[in-house]
Amino acid sequence: MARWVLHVDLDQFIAAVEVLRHPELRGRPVVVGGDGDPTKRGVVSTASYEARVHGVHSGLPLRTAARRCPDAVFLPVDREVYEAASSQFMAALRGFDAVVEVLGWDEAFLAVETDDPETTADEIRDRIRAATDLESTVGIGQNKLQAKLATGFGKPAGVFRITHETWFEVLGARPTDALWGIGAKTAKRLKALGIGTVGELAATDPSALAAHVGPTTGPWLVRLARGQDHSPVTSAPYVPRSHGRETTFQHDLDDWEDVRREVANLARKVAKDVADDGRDTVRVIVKVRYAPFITQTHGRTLETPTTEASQIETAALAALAQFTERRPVRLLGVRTDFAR
DNA sequence: TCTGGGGTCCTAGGACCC
DNA sequence: TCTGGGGTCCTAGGACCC
Repeated sequence: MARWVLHVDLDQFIAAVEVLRHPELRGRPVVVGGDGDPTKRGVVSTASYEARVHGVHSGLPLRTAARRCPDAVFLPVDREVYEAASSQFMAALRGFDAVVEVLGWDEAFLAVETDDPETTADEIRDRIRAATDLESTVGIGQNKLQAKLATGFGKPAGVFRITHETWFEVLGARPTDALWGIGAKTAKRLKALGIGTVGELAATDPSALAAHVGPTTGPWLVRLARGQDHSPVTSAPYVPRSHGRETTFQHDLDDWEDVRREVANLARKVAKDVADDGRDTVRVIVKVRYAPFITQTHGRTLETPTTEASQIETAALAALAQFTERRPVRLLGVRTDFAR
């Protein structure tokens, strides 16, 4: 029997969960994001397919979404409900004889031994539907990269397979940002080097590219473009490297006293997350986003690692003291790193 | 298009040491 | 005196993903 990697992804997850709680919304454009008020600062978490037709997608500012699709129903993000749905989904996946690697609320990899992965994929989709009432798509590959990209071609509610054999036929002519890990910035950089497609990137000399984008990134990009990925599917429990909290204010903060107070608030919230985690933090980093959208960070390494809220708060305020600009503040964040 | 919040990983540059 | 070269650690910033 052959080894296959299956990537399972719930279709329009957050919007679909909202439709389950509000059946009257089925078939309508639904947009979930922020606190549900499209006149406020915030972005779209997930849009239903009916809203996507109007150009509404994840990451789009809510105000823009409202302009593009005035008839859409706007709903606030409700983490707890999505987490509950996600747990049901993962439980259904763990019912299979496979290693399951969780990738997010609505995604997972499964490593399976079979000569008929499409049949396994259909069984997975059936069991997810039975357990959650949600539709899903399954990508099949010989590694995680192939499986992950295959999902995009199977959506919605389908199954698609990509192998070493078919990799270039499916992806060779696509722009480089079709790959998992290449975004708009890297695609533009590559374009400036005369590399526009996955096929062209695959034919590039890794060490030549390293000279432009760094010793690790260069060869990695070429491996991506060739559909190569040796990373294992692992069920090892997720161990966070950091915890953080950040807030974008509805109205920019002008008074630095308010800034100090908000940073202290965020630090106490993060400290609670650290205490719940039970591992010592070694460094506290403060992020300030000034209007219009200029972001800076400064950190403070702790003399002794701690889970103590008062020490984390003191370190956050010390990090904040390193900021000298006094322009209006749009966002504040506090993050703590664990020892590596 | 006035651009969230939770993360991860990589790179560049400076400090410091031998 | 006006200046090497290699290695490592730390910090800030950037890119990406869900």
